[in-house]
Order: sequence, then structure tokens, then C-alpha cells
Amino acid sequence: MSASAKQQPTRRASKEFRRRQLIEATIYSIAKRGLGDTTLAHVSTKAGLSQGIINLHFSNKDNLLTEALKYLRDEYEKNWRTSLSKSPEDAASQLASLLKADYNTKVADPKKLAVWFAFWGEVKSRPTYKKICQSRVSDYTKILEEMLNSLIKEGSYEGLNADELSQTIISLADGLWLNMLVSSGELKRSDATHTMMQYMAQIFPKHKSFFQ
Amino acid sequence: MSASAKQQPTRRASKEFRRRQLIEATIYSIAKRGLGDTTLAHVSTKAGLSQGIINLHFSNKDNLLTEALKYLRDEYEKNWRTSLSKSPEDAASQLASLLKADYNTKVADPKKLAVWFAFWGEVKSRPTYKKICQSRVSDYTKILEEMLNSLIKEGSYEGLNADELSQTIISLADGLWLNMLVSSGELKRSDATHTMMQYMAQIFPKHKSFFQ
Amino acid sequence: MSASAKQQPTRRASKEFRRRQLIEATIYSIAKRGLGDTTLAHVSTKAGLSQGIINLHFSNKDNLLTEALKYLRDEYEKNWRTSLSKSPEDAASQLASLLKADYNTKVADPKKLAVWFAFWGEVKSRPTYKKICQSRVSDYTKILEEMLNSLIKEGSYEGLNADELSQTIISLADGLWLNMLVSSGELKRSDATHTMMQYMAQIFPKHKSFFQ
Amino acid sequence: MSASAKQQPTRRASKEFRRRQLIEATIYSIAKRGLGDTTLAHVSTKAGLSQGIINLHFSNKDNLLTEALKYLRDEYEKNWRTSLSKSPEDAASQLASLLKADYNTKVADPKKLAVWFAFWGEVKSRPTYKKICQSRVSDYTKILEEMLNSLIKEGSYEGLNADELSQTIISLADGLWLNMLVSSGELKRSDATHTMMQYMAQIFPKHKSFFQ
DNA sequence: AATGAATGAGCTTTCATTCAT
DNA sequence: TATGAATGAAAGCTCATTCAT
Repeated sequence: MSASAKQQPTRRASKEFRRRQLIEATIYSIAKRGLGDTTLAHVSTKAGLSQGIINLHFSNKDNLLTEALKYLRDEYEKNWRTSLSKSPEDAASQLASLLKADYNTKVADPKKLAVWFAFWGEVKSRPTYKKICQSRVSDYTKILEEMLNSLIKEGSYEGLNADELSQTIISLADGLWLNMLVSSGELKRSDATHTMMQYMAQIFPKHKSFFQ
Repeated sequence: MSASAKQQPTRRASKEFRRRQLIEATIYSIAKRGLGDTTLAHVSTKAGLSQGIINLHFSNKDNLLTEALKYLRDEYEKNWRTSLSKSPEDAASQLASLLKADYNTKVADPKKLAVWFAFWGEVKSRPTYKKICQSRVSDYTKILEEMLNSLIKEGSYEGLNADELSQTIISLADGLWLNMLVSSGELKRSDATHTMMQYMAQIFPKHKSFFQ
Repeated sequence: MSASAKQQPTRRASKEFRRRQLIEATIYSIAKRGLGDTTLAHVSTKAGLSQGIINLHFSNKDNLLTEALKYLRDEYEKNWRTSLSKSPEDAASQLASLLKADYNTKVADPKKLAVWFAFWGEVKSRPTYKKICQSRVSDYTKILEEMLNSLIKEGSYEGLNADELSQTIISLADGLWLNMLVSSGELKRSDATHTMMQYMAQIFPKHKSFFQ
Repeated sequence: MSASAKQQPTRRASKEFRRRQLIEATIYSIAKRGLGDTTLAHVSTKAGLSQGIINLHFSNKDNLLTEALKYLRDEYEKNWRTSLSKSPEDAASQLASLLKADYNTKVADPKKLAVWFAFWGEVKSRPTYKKICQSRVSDYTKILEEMLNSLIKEGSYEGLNADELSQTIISLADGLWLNMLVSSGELKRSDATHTMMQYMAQIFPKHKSFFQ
């Protein structure tokens, strides 16, 4: 998240470049100080730019924060889609890839987790944040359910309901994120992955070997 | 959370009564507006008291927030302890009671959840909050592990590790809370309980009947 | 307009006292610097108070300015009503008093004139200011017309229309104010009074003696 | 005041053309938003040009405003001079023409009036504006006085003083402008003209027929 | 113990001005 | 001659905190 790239000349950078630069500085600051203590001065200073720059590119602070959240959501989605595309096409492998993706360095970065939780903390009072947070998992959930259905069929698992299962899996995944954040490093990415895989192995014993 | 109890005389209330009154107004405001937009004016107005009252009873805002978080943690603990004391003494029943307690109206109240997440969002940048959040589950985790060990022994479950299991259970529980918060009411307390019980039934098939 | 009265203790003054104090400091500053260059810092400093004081008493700058304008309007009205009450009750004397009142020190003060013009300059783009400026003369006009009618009847003046006359008189009065403001002291209060009285004497030759 | 004339190529327009274009956009904006809320961005946008253009052609904002005021003053003078040149050469006709000129569409345009008053509002605190506003009427006053003298002589009017009269007339004219601005359209150009002519007819009864 | 007027540091936002292109 | 991204001083406003009452 080297929110800098100061090699670029200070004047005259592309609009897209500046926005990204500022969003990354924002994420950095939220992770460091929290949402409430993040000021525009922090962000612009971190980006090595002037006070007024944020208004120039995002109109106001609120908009900056919203765009930062969207950026995180898009990054999250890109991450699991990339993981899927690199994995074998059988349902079990795809499932394992999808679930493991949550603990990639890119998204399970302590800074990023801190930012997710910062926004989740405001979800109740900010409908805009809520929508974006919901949209983070909507596609993910759909795909997850499809895969679960395939695997249930393929393995002839009885008594398993893909809907309920996906609820459990997604909650477990979020809970693991939370514990990675709160446990001060005791719960590592590898532990979280292990916990999730273990759970899957229990549910789908015939495909145990895929979940490790 | 009727942050009032205005039957009490406004002047000359006991120290303890005032503190509780202000803490409840704080929780109300955080749930309504979020942590960042909660001002002392909001809190004191909600409590029907004057501007300066909070500095009088809590010295400063930070302290008020910390005390509110502790209040929530204590309430959380009291809730599951009460649940346990009312449940049969066998390991399975106790486990079920313990886990179901998380979805009692008292603690799984949307307002309370919002407040928990508001504080979790600041955990990364506020060590004080982090400690309190950790302390919320430390006793709970201990007891949970004991019970899991009992049940594993009792049911002669092989290949189950109480440590790992408690990690999974606690993460799942937290994740269910998050989803109750974010899903705008689609995931209800009963659904969350159901998901958790279903999970336990899968892990402990011989005690299925206890988890429903 | 000694916007001070610093003999009052800085803390704990009556709400009404503070508002008046701030309004007077506002008028002082507008006269000195103009509307556009008047900042809240100027006003609060002039009043010998702190930055935040204006928000405390007027919520925002706009409101302060509006209240200052209303204050000026009320003062204007009080001035001519007082003049009338002190004058003989015959129509001609009353008319003369009414018209002369515009050039009393209280309202024809260069500072006050400057403020009136400052607000008139914004009338086109600020409906609120427009309304207040209109209301300044509405009662005045009514009374003026009544008196003109009385005098026309009393003196059996033919070919005079009170409506048209009042329009002319009010315009002339405003124009004299403008010229007092713009002419850098060449047109004095006494000159303006003289011009107005001269005009009245021309219109009402039989009552010449009343208008001097 | 179509502050555009976009038929001209945007780049490489003559210096004079750009200045005029920007001045007209300035007048438009002051009329719309007032002096205080007019920003260089408003002006350049209205002119369909870029941010920096004004500093290029006028060095700074202050200079732009001053030039806009001078533009208005020159336009004002050109207007009455043109009127005079088109009128019969006798004193009474010339006088009538001069006075009526103030209510031509070109100068008594609501937008233009708004701008005049915007500047008058700053006269007290801006000597530069004051000078320009004074210069608007200096030639006008001279000519007016000459004509009044001619007419007084020609009609053998006794007891009339051209100096005093011109003061009254100019004040009345300005006051009529103010009332056109403030009265929200109730006082129209034709009414103002009528009032002024009526006044002249009263003063110069032997030349009544010229003033209508 | 309680009030609430007052403070002032700190925040977001605006905008005239600069300057590389 | 013209652009528009960037600047940064200055503004309005918020709000935790103080303190006379």
C-alpha cells in the first residue's frame, strides 16, 4: 500500500492516478488511526500533496471515504475471481480456492481488515456504507452456493442445504477476519485458512483431500 | 435502552445512577449515529442533562466511551452466565445454552451489535478498546473449551480438537453477529441460532437432539 | 455603536445582551470592511469575545447577518415613530417630523448607511434580505400616504396624488441617503434635510413654513 | 448580456474581446449571486473559458471587478450622451431626454441595477469603487446643471436654484433605481420615468408639456 | 452535584492564484 | 494565448472542555 509513488511529478498527474494515490493514503490512515481520527490533512500529507487536493478530486471527505470503501470491495472481488481463474475447474478445487482467497496477503492484510471493520462499525448509521458492504458478498455468495450445490450433487451428500451452508461459511469467514484483527496476531492467516479448511473437510468428508 | 429513568430526581442522583444513565445514552447515540458522530452534546441531551455533566462524571469523552464498552462487555458476560445457571448441568445442554445466549434479545439487540462493531472498528488504533474486546471472550473461551472437552470425552468423539473447535465456534458466532448487522434484518436472531445449532449438530452427531 | 460594553463580565452575560453586542460589532465591521470582507473573526474580536461565540448565539454567519439587518430595520422604525410621537399632531408638522427623522444621527450615521447599502447590494440574490428591506418601508409608506392625504385635503391642494407623491418622496429620501454615502461628506445630514424640506415646500406652498 | 458571443473562436481571440467577454460574465454573475458569492470560477465558466484566464487578462480579481464597474459607468455615460444627441436641442427637450435616459432598457436592466448596488454597497470600504461611482455622475451633473440654468432663464422661473435642483434630481433618480431594485418589479421603468417627469412638471409648470 | 455560557483548537471546505504544459 | 491541476491561506463551523454560578 505504498501510498506514495512520489516518483511521479507533483504537478500534472492523471486524474485516475491521483484518485488511487489518495485512496491508498486514506486506507493507510484509517488503518493507522481509525475512521474517526482520520483527517484530510493526514491523507493529503501521507500522499505528499496539498490540503486542497482532496476537494479537487473527491469534492468532499464523505465521498473520499465512500470511494475508498468501494475500492476495497472491488479489490476483494478481483482477488477471489483471480484465485478462481487459476484453480482447477472441479467443484471442490474451486470451492477451496474461493474460500482460501479470503486469506491472501492482498485482502487479509491487517491494514485492510482494520479498514473493513472501521466501515462495518458505521454500517448501522450510514446506509451508503451498508450497501457497499452488502455488495461485497452478493456475487461471492451466489458463486459459493452454486459450487456448494455442485459438490453436494457430485458427492451425493445427503442432508446438506447449500443455502444454510453458505450462510455458515460466510459468517465463519467474517468471524475469522474479526479474530485475526482482534487477537493481536495470535490468529494468523494460515490458522484462519486451516480452520476454514478443517470445517469444509468435516462437512464434505469424501473430498477431505481438497481442503487442506 | 430507555436511557432515562426520569422518575429519578434530576438533581442529586447517585453517582452510580448517573454513570449508568450516561452510558446508556452513549450506547443509544453510537447505535444511532456511529462512534464518530456521537458528541457529548448528543449524549447529555439524550440523558436529559446538561452539557458539562459528562466531564463531571467521566472526566473526558474517551473515558466515557471506554466505560460504555466495559459496560457492554460486562452485560455480555452476565448474560451467558445467567443462561448457564438456568440450564441442565450436562455438557451438551450447557454448551447449547452458552452458544444460544449470544442471540438473546439482551445482547443481540441491533443497537448493541452496532456498538460492538463501532468499537471493533477502532480496535486497531486503540489498544484500550482492543484489550476490552479481547477480555469479552477470554472467560467465555475457557469455559467453552472445558465444555467441548467434556463433550468430546463423553461422546468419545475422535479427531476433534477442543482448541480448534472453540476457535471455529467463536469465529462463527462473531460472523453471525456481523451478518445480523449488515444484512438489514434478513438474518434474524432465530436464524443465527439455527445456523449455530446446525453446526454443532454436524460436529456432535451423537448429541444432535441437544442442538436445536 | 460602541460594540463593546466590556464592563460586563466576559462569562455569563444575558443572551439578549450578547446578541446585541454581537450585532453591533457586526454592523461596525460591515461599515468598516463591507459585507464581503466581514469575517466572524472580525466580529468576535471586535466584541472582545471568542471565535465560537457567534455559532453559540446565532448558529451561523448567515443568521447573524440577517439578524443584524432586522436590528437595523427595527431601529429605523423606532426612530421615526419616536419622532412622530414628539411632534405636534397636525398633518404638516407630523409630515415634516416623519421626513426629517431619516436624517437623525441615529439612522443617518455614515456607518449605518454603509450597512444599508451593503445589504441592498445583495437584495437581488438574497430573497431574505429583500423581504427585510421591503418591510423597512412598508409601515412608513402607509403612514406617509395617510399624512399626505390629510394635508392635501386640509390645504385643498388640487392635482396632487398621495400615491404618486409618496413614491417620489421615498425615492428622494433613499437617493439622498445614497448621495450622503457616496459624496464623501459633501452632502451632509443638514443638506439632505434641507433638500427634502425644499421639495415639500414646493409641493405644498401653503404650508411652506412647516417645511424648513 | 449574453456573456458569450461564442461564434468567436475560443482560442486566439483579441485581447479586447476576451476582456469584454469576461466583464460581461462578471456582471452576469454579480447580478445572479451578488458580489460576495461571485467567484472567478463562476465567471470563467459562464464565459466558457478556463480557470486561469482571468489572471491572464486582469492580473487579479480585484482588477476584474474594478474594470467591470468602469465598464458599467462608461455604458451609463454613453447611454445618456446618445439620448441627448437624438433629442431636439432646446433645453427642455434635452433635459427630458437626459432624465429619461436613466430608464432605458440598457441601463435600467434589473441585472445592471443589481450590480450598481452591489458596488455601492462596498463604496464605504473601497475608495476605488467610490471614485468610479462618483465619476459616473460628475459629467452628468455638470450638464444637468447647465440645462437647468438654461431652462430657468428661458422660463424666467424665480426662486429656483440649479445647484439645489440638480441635487434633488440626482437623488430622486438614484432613489428610483433603488426602488426598482427592491420593490420586486412593482416599480417599473415606465413608472419611474413617470415619477421623474411628474416631478419636473411640478418644478417647471410652464414646460409641462415637455415632461411626460 | 449540576448547570450552561464561553472558549479555542482543530476540522472541512472554498477559492484566488500559480505554473507546467 | 490558453489550459486546468495544484496550491495553501483563510474562512466557517464543530465540539470537548472549562468554569463562574
